[in-house]
Amino acid sequence: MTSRLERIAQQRRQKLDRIRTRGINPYPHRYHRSHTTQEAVALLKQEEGERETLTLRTRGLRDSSPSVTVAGRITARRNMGKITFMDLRDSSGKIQLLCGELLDVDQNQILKEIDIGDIIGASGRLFRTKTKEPTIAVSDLTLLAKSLRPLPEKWHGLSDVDTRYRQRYLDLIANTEVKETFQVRSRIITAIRQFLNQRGFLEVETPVLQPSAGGALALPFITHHHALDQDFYLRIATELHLKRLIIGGFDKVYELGRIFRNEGISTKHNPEFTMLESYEAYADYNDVMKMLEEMVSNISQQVLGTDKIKFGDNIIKFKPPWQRLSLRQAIKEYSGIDFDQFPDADSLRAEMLKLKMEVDPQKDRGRLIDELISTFVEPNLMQPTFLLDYPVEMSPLAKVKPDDDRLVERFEAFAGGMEIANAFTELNDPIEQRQRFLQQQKEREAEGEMVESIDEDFLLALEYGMPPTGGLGVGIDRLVMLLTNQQSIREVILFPQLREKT
RNA sequence: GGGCCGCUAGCUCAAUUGGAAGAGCAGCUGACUCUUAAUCAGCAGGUUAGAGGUUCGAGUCCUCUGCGGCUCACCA
Repeated sequence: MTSRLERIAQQRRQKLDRIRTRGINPYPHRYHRSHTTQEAVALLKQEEGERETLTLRTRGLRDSSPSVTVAGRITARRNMGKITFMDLRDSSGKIQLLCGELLDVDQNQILKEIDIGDIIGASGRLFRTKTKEPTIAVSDLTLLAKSLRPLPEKWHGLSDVDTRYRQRYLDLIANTEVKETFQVRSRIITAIRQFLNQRGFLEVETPVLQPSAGGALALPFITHHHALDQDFYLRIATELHLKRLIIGGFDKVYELGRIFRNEGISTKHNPEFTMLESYEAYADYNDVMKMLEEMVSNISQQVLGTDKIKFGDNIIKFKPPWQRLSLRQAIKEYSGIDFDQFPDADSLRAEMLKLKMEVDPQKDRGRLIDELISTFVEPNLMQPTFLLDYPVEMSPLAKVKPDDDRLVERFEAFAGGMEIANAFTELNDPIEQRQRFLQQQKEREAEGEMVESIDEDFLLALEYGMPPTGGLGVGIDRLVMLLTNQQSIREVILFPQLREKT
């Protein structure tokens, strides 16, 4: 495109040609390294420790210094006349290379053609320079892959968010803290698996392509299967299939998987995101609460070494027990509205209008209450908090409370001002479940929204009998945001959704 | 989808009221045997996101388009 970039690419292609002319393959098939850079530095320290006990402290290269072979990307180069220092980085860390008199004529020629960004392999003895930098005195140098494009700036890194997300590999090369975030993400997911496996949960995989998108109320993505000539939805939840497995006799199951919702994109929403759902037979939402607070606290402890974490300007303490607050109390406390006194949508809406809220007249009572939560309550829930006992009309898959059929046994967990989990004592009465689905359909029809067909296959399964069950859904991306102190979901998803650049 | 803000060299950023588009890094040439944001000397590098308009003159003002960020709406 622009001549500057073209010129650099052209210069590097010329270097490629010169390398090939000398009969050297700039993209060889394999290279065997003996150590990662981290292991090499550790080896040097170990060897120095032993040496110190034998003799007086000596530095610099000696015949007894251990030899290593490492490989990685060159991230810096400093020419000093007859010697050249380079920084070589691999996924474990970095080490300095010293190239000088130990290289033969051919390898000195290769050294001249090496740019920042190239992938190389290097062997030699470990030593420390007089500034004590762990260094390999390179005796053998191999080009493993020539880079044809310049890397982002070494000091400021890459900061343009558009480029960071579209070319995440550059972000990972230039910004080490980004790499760390995704390493922590991986450790969190491993820790979740360990926690659940230890408790006897079975990890399962259920379909992403579904004939009807159930288990949540969200706009699905639609795709088409050609051989079957049938439309399918990408799942918006794993709930209904996991319950089928509870019916099938797996008493504890979970799935960690990608969920797709065709809705707005924001700092807290990506169209595809990762959700943990778990179901435990013979448990209720109280058992699930205990498990969740323990799980998050354990994970934080295991991954970060503490259950007190910094999130923005706040310190969040995950140590159980978390605050438990009834939804009614919470809304009353933060907005002043007691929704029990407004049993229908109209009266509640009128009350909300008094608070100068802009209220959509289409919304039913459940959605109005939801709006009260997100406007007044959610932003205030910095410390981990369970909101308990939601109105039945906003929870068609949850079982009503034994003493109050207007409420269900459901909780949502909040931390850092975000919803991170949703759980309930699962409704297992097939007849009531059918009525709830029908009721929901009626309401959606009245609101003029798209009405999904009822998942008859799920109702059929329920009719065979599902044990009383506690179910849980956790937004993994938001949990990772909390534990990595990130304010945008795009910082914890490697390739967040962006509009295609034309 | 609405509102606000942004887009200048490969990267990070300047450019006074509308008055000659600049620096650092990266690159190229040269010097240098312990540097590490190496240093020193020199060179080169631009469709100012795109299109149109106002003006003697536009990176700067106006309109439209594209992409991004924040935010609102949407969101069990």
